[in-house]
Amino acid sequence: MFQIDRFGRTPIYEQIIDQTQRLILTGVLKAGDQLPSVRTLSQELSINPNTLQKAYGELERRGVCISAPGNGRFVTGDALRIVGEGMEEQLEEIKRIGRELCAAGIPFERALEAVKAAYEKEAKV
Amino acid sequence: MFQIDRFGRTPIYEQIIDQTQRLILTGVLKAGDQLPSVRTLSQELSINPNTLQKAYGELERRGVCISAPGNGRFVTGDALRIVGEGMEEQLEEIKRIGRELCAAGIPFERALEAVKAAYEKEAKV
DNA sequence: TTAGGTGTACTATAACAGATAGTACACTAT
DNA sequence: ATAGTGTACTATCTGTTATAGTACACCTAA
Repeated sequence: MFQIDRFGRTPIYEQIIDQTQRLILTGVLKAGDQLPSVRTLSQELSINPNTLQKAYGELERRGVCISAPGNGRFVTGDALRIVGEGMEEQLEEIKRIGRELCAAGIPFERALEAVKAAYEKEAKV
Repeated sequence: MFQIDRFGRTPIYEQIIDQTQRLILTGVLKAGDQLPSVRTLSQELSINPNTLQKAYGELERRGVCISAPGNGRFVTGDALRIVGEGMEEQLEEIKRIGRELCAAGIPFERALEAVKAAYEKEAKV
């Protein structure tokens, strides 16, 4: 369910956050679903429980999940909306890169193809 | 000429690299131009000469500039081509974000508009 | 009630990257 | 010679990331 890259520059806890949000976006995790517990997932991924706690804590701060002490941690009803809203930032990131590509003399068509290809590829999956 | 953000997560030396390449892309820095010296620029930006050395060293490794000890540091003739080639990676980044946007249910048109807006804005500048 | 699972909190430590400080040396142009 | 350039090196500080270990509170089910 989760895949950790220990060599890249992205911290483990951020990878957990990203992947959890991705699972929510793709509908694998739905509102009310229980997230894997700190202990079991930390064993499964061979990472420290504290690292996982940090990731879950941030997700909770964003309102993506809610903890029920002694019971478990669950995806909230707002999760999908909240994660979706975060995509606005991604659109800004695309704009930033777009300006660089333009400055680099990359034709608009090539940038357009990249976005188009991404959508076609994702839609198939 | 250079602008440093000390609070963001991007290391200073990376900001220097990015901005130098950007200046080359936009034609502000041309082949043969001298880059600001380690000492003067480090004073101007209030950063450590070593940090600057690190940035310049990487640019040199990429072939963007070449040092003439005792003389200065100059933009190479290949600089524009080399920096331009690096843009391929940016296209991959756009694809990656595009897939996420698609997964998030952001309509293709919105992603398209973002790229279009970037090109129009950049072209005016 | 007890056992076992859950989340939470805390301290301590290690490792690493980024940045700074300071010094010293070699080279080139004037 | 002088002043500016690049280069090399050690040492130190800081913040982030990750780990280790411990302890406690809570809930559920047997």
